[in-house]
Amino acid sequence: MAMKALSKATIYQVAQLAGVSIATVSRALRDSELVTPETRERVRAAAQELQFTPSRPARSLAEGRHAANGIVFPDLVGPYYAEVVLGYEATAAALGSSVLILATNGRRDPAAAVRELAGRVDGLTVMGRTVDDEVVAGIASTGLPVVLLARDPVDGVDTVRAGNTNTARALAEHLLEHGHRTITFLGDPDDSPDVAGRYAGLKAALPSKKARLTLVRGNGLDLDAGCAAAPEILASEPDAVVCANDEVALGVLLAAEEAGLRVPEDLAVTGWDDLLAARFAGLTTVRQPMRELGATAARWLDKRINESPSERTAARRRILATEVVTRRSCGVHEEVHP
Amino acid sequence: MAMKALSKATIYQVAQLAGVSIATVSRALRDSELVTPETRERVRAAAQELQFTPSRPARSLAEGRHAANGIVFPDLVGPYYAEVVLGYEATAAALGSSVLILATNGRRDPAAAVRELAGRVDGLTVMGRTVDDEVVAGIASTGLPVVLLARDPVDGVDTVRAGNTNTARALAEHLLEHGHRTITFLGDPDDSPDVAGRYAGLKAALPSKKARLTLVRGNGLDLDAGCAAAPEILASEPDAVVCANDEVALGVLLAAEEAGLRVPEDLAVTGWDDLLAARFAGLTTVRQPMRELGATAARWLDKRINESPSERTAARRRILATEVVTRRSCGVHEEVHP
DNA sequence: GTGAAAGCGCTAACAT
DNA sequence: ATGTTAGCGCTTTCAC
Repeated sequence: MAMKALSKATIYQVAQLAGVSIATVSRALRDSELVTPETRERVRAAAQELQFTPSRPARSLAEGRHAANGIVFPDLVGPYYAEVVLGYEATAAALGSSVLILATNGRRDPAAAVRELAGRVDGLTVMGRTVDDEVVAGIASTGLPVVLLARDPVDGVDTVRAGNTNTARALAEHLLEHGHRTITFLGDPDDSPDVAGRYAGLKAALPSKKARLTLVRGNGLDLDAGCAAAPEILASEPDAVVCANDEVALGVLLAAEEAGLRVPEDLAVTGWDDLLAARFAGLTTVRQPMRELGATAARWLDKRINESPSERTAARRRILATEVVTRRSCGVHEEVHP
Repeated sequence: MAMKALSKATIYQVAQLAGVSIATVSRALRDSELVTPETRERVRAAAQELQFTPSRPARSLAEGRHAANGIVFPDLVGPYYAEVVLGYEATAAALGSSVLILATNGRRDPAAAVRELAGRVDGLTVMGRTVDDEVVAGIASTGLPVVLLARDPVDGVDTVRAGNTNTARALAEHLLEHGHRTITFLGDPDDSPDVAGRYAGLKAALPSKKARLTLVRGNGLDLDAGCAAAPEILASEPDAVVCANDEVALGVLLAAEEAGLRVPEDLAVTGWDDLLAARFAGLTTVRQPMRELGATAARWLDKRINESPSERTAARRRILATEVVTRRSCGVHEEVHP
């Protein structure tokens, strides 16, 4: 007496079992007003018994919408992206959307992957340097709502990002106050719009008369990249090294220690992101609202998806505030941020 | 001369433009052998011009598959889940699947959310304590391939997890060697199968004659939970506190410092996960292959999705190896793990 | 090699 | 309040 796996019940089977038409089943299950409580109950029972769940593709095809949206990021490695995605998922969920994720790193054809994703969703959030402006513009011109996250704006498309320039300036000033004059920036501005913004801000805040700024691009934004870049950095004998993010800064910290350098006495180091590890490493860094970045993108996207063509507003831009978090690594202080 | 947004080209429009039938378009675009190179080219051109992308729902409906799979986790907070999800996405992508993610925390009805997700995918990975065995069994009985991750097995369903018991034992022995006898475990075994396993392993390895083990459940697995639980922990005046994960251990570290206790001299602390922060906090912990957990789940799921009913094999179980990473926080050593 | 037509499982008019 | 029916856009026999 084998128990057959009830592969897929369809609306027809439910209708038959409940003794009604498929239209009624559809209504009953979606709490339409147009069904008597009794029939509704009968249908529910039948659906229950058959373990019926409406086919999503069929529904989407009929309704013309996916009830899902997507987020594309260059890479999920490291706490930064994870936090953003988390904020995104939570908000999207609250708004009734499923979320599809796509990491483009290691893809042979990122643009194609993004386009394929675009076909599965009602709206798309694009993070950082995943695809070119043209690809973004192409997708947006399809009519698909798009929100850009931590990325340079594209005409007519909403953009949310975290502040880089001003906070980089604040960081630079802080470093100058500490007496640091020979400063190295570690990070490749071509890697991401954020890195570019941080470098630009730093550069603008350090007039060449007051300080000397060297750029070391390094090879990536993770711990190993930081370690690996250390020799090149140390060669220029800087007072301070400003790193594009925390992970790379942490790598520098490790390498400096290895090299017998004391931080901050011999070398000041700063990061960006305020990861958990930064706190324990005593790393001066910049805090950015990662969850809120994701959440904002999800909210904006939802708004776009549900706005009628007539009420369509102009593209929005927002820069979320970031702040310097002062700890040991940038120089000796009286009080330190916990 | 307004430029109209080419909202949605359908296969019919492409067919018309190319002067062929929709069947031919379908074939041409999917590289069927049954089309002359010329027609294929003509169709491609038309598709290109119209920016045509096949509707995913329509395709899925016709093909009876989604070309996507899903992963459900309790919460994306903290580096642990993020790493697992990353490993999962990368592998799924390499295997040609899109991935849908779902975080059940904060959902009013996790089971419903999971079922809804199940309707969107060809296979599902369920992590930790997101839904009951019954829900899992229910979904699996539908015929939908399911893989369990970091969770107790369910009959007939594949399971991958990281080792807890043996490594907890090793950790216990290490603590005993350090002379610690009064030990507190911080973490709620009811929170997750992993925590339960870690506590059980520890308990088994600490015979009551040799040591005294106290359980403090605390309230969650993050930094704040660790800080908050500190008073209760310190009340029992333990030599060592074994924490369910790194974040909570880091919280204890902070609180201990606040209370004027030296680690490890006055109190030994250990964590679990080997987060980046653990390294910088000098925290003794357990390393687990998070990426590989996700990757394995994705691979297994793919295999299940593509296996024919005839070749269906028995449910697989695998426990990936974990290892103790010795650092400062568990007691004074000659050499420390970097 | 290509076309016609039958679904795939649902929603939403339109009828009753 | 419920049933009938026409799509939604694609894949895939089955003819030609």
